[in-house]
Amino acid sequence: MVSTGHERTCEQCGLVVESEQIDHGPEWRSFEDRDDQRRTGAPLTPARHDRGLSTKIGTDRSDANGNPLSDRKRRQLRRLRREHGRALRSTTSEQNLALAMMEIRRLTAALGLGNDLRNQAARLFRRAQSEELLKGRSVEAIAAGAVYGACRCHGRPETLADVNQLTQIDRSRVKNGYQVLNRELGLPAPPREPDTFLPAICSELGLDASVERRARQLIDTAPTARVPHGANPAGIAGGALLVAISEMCGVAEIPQTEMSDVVGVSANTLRARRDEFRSIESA
DNA sequence: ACGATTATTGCGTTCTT
DNA sequence: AAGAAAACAATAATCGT
Repeated sequence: MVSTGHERTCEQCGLVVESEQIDHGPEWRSFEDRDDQRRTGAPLTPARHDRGLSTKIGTDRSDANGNPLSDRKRRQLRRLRREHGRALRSTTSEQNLALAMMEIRRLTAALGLGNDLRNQAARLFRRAQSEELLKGRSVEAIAAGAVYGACRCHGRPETLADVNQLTQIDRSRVKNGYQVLNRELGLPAPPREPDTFLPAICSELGLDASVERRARQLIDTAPTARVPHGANPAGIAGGALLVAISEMCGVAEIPQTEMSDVVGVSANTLRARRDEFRSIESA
């Protein structure tokens, strides 16, 4: 089951340790001012390089009491602002972190992922950085790998291609980014199950829900012995769909080439998987 | 579209150094 | 123990039907 947004995760590794719903919203507090019901300030977020806590020096021309500032004082504040900004991003690693957080926020937003996924991806990156996994690799690759890794840890359907499409870098870099995280950090990413690919494929091809249901049934009941060890789970889903389509009357056939495009495996592989399902059925 | 054959790729194992 | 290499399995490419 894909959980969407109420997990408690280990700050260090992003491992989901608990899945109960927690209200992070503000408590009721204010008696008179109905518009201000917060009990605290902005929440901490791992998805910004400064965790959302950085102090900003404002540009008002008056002090806290509304008295106008002298020229001398204003010049001093300008200097402070500049130095403060430099101090915040002074080191390379902090610059990298700021870059990565922007990238992670961009990617997760484009994928329509929630804050929990985004924050977990951010934590993964921070951990990668503290373990010096960035050496010799690009920030972009690790950031993308972290986003993909967060998806995988939650059993989400996003593919490597989905993430990669949003980046400028080579597919192999993104893949490597993910693999490094997975290997070095021991991500609790479960293997992909074939049926997790069904919804995306079916909606892309405009297939009826009944076809999807039948395909799921085929996958669930099929003894795994027949399918080769290590077979691409997406291909298994595609093969099951081909069988489901062919045996249901009134459903338009889908050309294998089209199915191949959508699933991301060759028509060859599709046929292999389909035939395995057929041989299981007739056995 | 299918089946068969060949090429490629990725990966865990085994052999070296 | 790190790295090279031979070996294997899945998939893609290609051809003929």
